[in-house]
Amino acid sequence: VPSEQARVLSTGKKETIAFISTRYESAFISDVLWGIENSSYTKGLYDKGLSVFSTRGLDKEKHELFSRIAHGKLAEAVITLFVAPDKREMSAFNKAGIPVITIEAQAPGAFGLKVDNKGGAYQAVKYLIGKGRRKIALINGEKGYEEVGDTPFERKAGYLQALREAGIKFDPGLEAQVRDYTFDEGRDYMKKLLLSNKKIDAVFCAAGDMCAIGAMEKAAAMGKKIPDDIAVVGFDDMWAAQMAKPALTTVRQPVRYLGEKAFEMAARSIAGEKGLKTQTLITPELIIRQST
Amino acid sequence: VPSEQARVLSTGKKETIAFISTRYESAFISDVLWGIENSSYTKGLYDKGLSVFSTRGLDKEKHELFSRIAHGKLAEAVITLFVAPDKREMSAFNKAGIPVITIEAQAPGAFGLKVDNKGGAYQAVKYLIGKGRRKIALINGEKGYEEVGDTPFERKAGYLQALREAGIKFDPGLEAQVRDYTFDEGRDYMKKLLLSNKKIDAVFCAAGDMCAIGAMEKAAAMGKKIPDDIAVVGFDDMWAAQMAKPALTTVRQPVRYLGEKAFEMAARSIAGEKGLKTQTLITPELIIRQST
DNA sequence: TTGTAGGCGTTATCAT
DNA sequence: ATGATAACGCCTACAA
Repeated sequence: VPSEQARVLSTGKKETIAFISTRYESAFISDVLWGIENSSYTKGLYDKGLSVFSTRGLDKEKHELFSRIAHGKLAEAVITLFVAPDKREMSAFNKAGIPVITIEAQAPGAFGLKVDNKGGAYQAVKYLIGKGRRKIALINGEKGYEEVGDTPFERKAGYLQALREAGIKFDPGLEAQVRDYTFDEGRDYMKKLLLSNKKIDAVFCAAGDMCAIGAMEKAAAMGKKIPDDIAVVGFDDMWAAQMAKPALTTVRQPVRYLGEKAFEMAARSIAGEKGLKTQTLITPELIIRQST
Repeated sequence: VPSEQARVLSTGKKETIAFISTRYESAFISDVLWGIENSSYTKGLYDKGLSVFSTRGLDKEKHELFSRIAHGKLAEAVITLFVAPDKREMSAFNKAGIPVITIEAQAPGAFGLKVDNKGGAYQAVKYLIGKGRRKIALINGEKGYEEVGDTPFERKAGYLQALREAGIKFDPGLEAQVRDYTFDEGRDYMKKLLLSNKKIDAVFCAAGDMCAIGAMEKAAAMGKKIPDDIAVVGFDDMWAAQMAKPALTTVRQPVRYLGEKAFEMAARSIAGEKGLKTQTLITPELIIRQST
């Protein structure tokens, strides 16, 4: 049984791709890992190893991990999710010749990979407008979490752009902030909305499918027909979206694809390929179902 | 930036708990990891490190990984999911003084942790019988996959025991085998069942909630009232179970709890605690909703 | 070809 | 105390 440690110490190189996230578990993380494992990893591109790390959301752990990897050449490439090396860390990676691919995070000098939230939201709202909807409520996430980043801001920008292009004035009274992206928050907000005087004919729930389904259920419970009275669009395309009654129209996040793509870029970069796109924006697809 | 590798080489010890599974991603694996991270890990018990490995389902990788860890003392404890050390590997761990906790897998000499599938199925079927159901179909998984193990067998045993205790004769014609645990397989089987002459009044879908929901939808589409004509019980308690219409009664798998418990045992064992239970069977809970 | 010394970064041991 | 040195296991380079 040869010792990995000794070999690494001796050669100064570890043949593996490191995947670093804020934790080991979450729906998003799982799907990214699925993409990594199931496509390139299992198949040809690169078959040396994959090491999975978590920073536990701690900046200190993040820094130590990055430093150890860069300094000790403990990976041939690094894929990060929700975290990105800062300037100093990035320059350490550069010095070590380790390419970095950041998913849903940015770092100058790293290959960036993210979902086009603005484009996705724009598609959704434009579609609603095309269906004749005019009073479109927006349920959005709060900013603040590291994992969330600018996502809510970007989605709102897409919403606003679609309204603007259609000449619809934005009504701030139709916007809600949601903290935990839960079913219950969706219910609560829909109730509030229906009890107010606002006459809405659609809801774009940028805060995800769970929220959207909660909103849908409450609307139905309060006598509204979906989609006739109120059309609802979600975001994510989780399993629950197709299970819902009516099945939920939603913006599908290509999460697994992010994983595949990141792994592919890592592999190509390791193989010495040059001229890889530094910023890749992946456009989500609008999945049209019965709720619109 | 001190070198982990060099320290390990020098001291011959690595302060971490190793988690080893057949892959990095799957709903089950994610939840076990959630349990590990979110309970003991984040809190007090043990806070040195967690290393996550995948065998990629390959026996060779499994063996190499186990050997490397045991030989190089690359962990203070090992938690495995769906895989277990064989006799030689186990004795290597013993020799190295590394405790092993296996989840949903067995190894003599290791601490075993698993869901009481038989008990869960028994509860479900007994409940159906208590509700006056007599012709209870069973949709079960196929044996064969490593990750599945004896699960289908155990669940069927619970089903049979409940029938036996109630004096109901087992009708092999009411049993179906399902391969991929999908929604569609559930639909298909329900259709077949309803088109046959079998007059069933309940279905216990030991093959999971997705299947159960598929079966439910098809039954409804073919004019059956749920739960009046046919009661349906699933297994797992995924998110979809409470979203379904009607909400699905199901046997909740305490998956996250498995992770917590395994981590706790690892930590205790590292701390030198003796007399830990070698076999722990965790009884799942029957969650009663509208489908029964 | 086969064999052997030196070095990788850290800890531990043994002198000073 | 403080500082030099062997040893950890493997790889590489150079010598036989």
